[in-house]
Amino acid sequence: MSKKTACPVGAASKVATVIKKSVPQRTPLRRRLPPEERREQIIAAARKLFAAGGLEQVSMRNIAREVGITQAAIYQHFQDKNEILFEIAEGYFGELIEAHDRITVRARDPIERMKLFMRSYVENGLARPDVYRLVFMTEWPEASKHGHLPEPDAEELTKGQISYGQLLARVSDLIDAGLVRKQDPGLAAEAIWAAGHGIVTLLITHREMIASPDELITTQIEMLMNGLLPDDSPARPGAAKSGKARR
Amino acid sequence: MSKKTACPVGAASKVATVIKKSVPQRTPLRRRLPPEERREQIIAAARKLFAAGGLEQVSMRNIAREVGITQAAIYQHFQDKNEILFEIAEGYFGELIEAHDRITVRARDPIERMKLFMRSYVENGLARPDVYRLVFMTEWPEASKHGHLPEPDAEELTKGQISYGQLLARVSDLIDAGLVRKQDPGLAAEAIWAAGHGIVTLLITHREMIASPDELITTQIEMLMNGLLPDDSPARPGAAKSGKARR
DNA sequence: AAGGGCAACTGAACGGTGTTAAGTAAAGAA
DNA sequence: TTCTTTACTTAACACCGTTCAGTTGCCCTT
Repeated sequence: MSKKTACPVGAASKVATVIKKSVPQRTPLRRRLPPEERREQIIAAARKLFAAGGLEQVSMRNIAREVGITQAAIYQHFQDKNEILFEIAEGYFGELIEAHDRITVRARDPIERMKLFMRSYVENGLARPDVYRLVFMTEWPEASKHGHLPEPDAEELTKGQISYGQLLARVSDLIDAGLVRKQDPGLAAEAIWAAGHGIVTLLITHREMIASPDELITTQIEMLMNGLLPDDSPARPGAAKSGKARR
Repeated sequence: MSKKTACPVGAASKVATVIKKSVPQRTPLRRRLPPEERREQIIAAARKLFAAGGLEQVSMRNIAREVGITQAAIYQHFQDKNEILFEIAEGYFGELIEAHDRITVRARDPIERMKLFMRSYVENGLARPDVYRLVFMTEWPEASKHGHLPEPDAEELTKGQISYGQLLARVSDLIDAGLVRKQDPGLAAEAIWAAGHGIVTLLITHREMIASPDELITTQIEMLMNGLLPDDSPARPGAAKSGKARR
């Protein structure tokens, strides 16, 4: 008689079914939450596990244990694990967006902005290699790519799309100022992204090969901006002396 | 004691598949192979599975089934799965090395060589995204990074190291010809690799975002080489006219 | 207040993964 | 022939993501 009516609230015991109606229970053994709240709990748990031990710690069982429910219950709120990981990715894009906004406030010169932006992108990635790996280096099923929204009319943009839009805007600024030899913003943005992305992935996967990461970042950005500039741009030191004016 | 399986095989029992005809022995239920041969079988099976269905098809059980043994038997020849995957990676590096050698024969001009080399690197990666992913985008345990050789004296280079040495040599050529603004070969090589690596990973993970991959590759290589060149290099169209002497 | 319906949740299972321990048997050495 | 070595099998462990039948907490209606 010691344990029947003892009301072990958070116990989550397996044999709880035994006590059915014979005892007028007050606190329910099973706690129900509104879907939205539970959803947030699950995402929070996933984020916590991810931060603590990387992707491999984020399992349905670990998440469930953290939240205090069964693994199967998660599927009431998410279609699959990828939908949870997508939320983590969106969080990272959110940070990228904020970092970009801080930079556009701090600098006004297009070239300076781009340099700061790239440096910020790289440093953000290196500061959180696990997340970067998840977001940019992992194979995402086609379905998870645009979030869990079912409708195809694409009214809402994912944060990933917003973030890319910011890069595009910065590149357009450069083009408008005549500072890029290529006129296609999309193409130039892709090339710039590829360069930054290359540094981050390289440093994440082969850090031991890189003698001085900081120097590499600086060199790469310098090289990239130098490669973008038209040969006769006034911004280029070598061409400035020859004093050739185009246009 | 009453076993009839004496199997008095004489010498040269390399291939155990066909038993001696003179002996009316039934085929042994268990076939033993010399370790080296079995090792090759396992690697071959892993490669076959990888080529057919990507990394996810390469499981210890699938490999074992392919070879005709039990999964546990594999551990007689490999410490763990990573050691098998390492062999696949080495195979890819072997292809890179061969591609590089073909290029150095075809072109003699350092800049041309580097352009061809980068294009080859990118195209190789894009042609086999699964392998590239495995080799350059997957987290390798520290132990598997340098192969399964136990000795630390590093007498033998991995093919990965040889391949990187080739890149370093090409960069040194460029520097010796005064075609790179940075004088540190290691740093320049890293930056160049990062650029190429960036394109490949970007196209592998976000192909749907890239309008024209070919154009991106060309643009990136062009931009990169342009960024490498010193401002006053004769190879640069804009600076050639100003006719400034280098150094 | 009583009861019904909905759905959040549980328990158990399925089929997969890498890896390990203990026992068996095949090949070579004595 | 007998012994030793070791390639190999069998069985299991501890995970994984996912599914499904059943349970039950809670809101809505009566």
